[in-house]
Amino acid sequence: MPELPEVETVRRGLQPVLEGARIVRVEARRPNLRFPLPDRFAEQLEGRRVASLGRRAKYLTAHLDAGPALICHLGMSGSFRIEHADGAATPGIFRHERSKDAVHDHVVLHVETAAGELKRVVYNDPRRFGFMLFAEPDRLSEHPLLAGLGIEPTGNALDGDLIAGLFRGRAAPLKSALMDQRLIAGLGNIYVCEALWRAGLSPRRAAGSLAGATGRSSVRAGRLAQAIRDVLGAAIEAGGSSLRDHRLTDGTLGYFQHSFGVYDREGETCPRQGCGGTIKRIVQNGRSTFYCPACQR
DNA sequence: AAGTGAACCTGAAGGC
DNA sequence: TGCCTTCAGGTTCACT
Repeated sequence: MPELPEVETVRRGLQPVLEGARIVRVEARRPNLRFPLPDRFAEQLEGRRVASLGRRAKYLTAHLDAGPALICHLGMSGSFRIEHADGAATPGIFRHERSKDAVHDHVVLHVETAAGELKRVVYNDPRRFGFMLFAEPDRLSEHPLLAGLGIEPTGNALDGDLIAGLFRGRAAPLKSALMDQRLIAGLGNIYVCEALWRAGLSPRRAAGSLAGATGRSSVRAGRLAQAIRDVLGAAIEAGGSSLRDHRLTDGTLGYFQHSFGVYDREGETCPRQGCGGTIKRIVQNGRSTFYCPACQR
């Protein structure tokens, strides 16, 4: 499921329920996701209050009032949903009512919200590529999983100069460089394809070709920076992209998939005004790339 | 260093 | 209906 916009969408859904809430009870319904759950996972969470919920790239983070901080990743298929403790149906929920999905409800947090309501925060991850780990709360950014991450692509810091600098001298294709979490952290297969389409840049072009010959950022790098920020902003606004697993925490669907220009649109006519090209699918680094050879150069 | 391919795991979709 | 293959939003590791 989840690239940065989906994770941010999930964070925003969990925040009003979890921040200030007390974790009453924790069910770990299997001992591992991608990694084994930490020793005494439930015991270390029970009784604690959630101080704040954050996000770094595609990672969710939670600070507690005491004890370890929590780092969570949704992998390819992880999702959170919020249920009322009395079992009342939450609007928008339907697929998780099927029993085979309940099998994949791997972690359940029973919480009492700041307003005193009892709720369940349920983590579901069929493929189990996601995980939950503890980290030193005072040194969260130094955790091995977070320490090597590149810049957040949502803020003002991402501009043409920065991209030109990061990509200078790199022979790898633009697609690969944008997928490299050590350079820019949070983009994945969908939003890389979409950003490149919006910027009119070929995924096959050498990343280093964006740096201007004089050392200043090129016009292309500036276009790419703007495209990345635009597409992420619009996707967050739309609640992310729901292809198969992604849901908002109330069970409803994100709808940014309807705004895709090229992703999963092989063979369709390029939607760019006046282009008329045909969208092509190629494979780069073992992942599908969708782009328009006519307008992406 | 940079690129490729496989591995992790399950489910959905399509072909026959 | 079933069996088979392919593919999927991520990350990491082993290998050229």
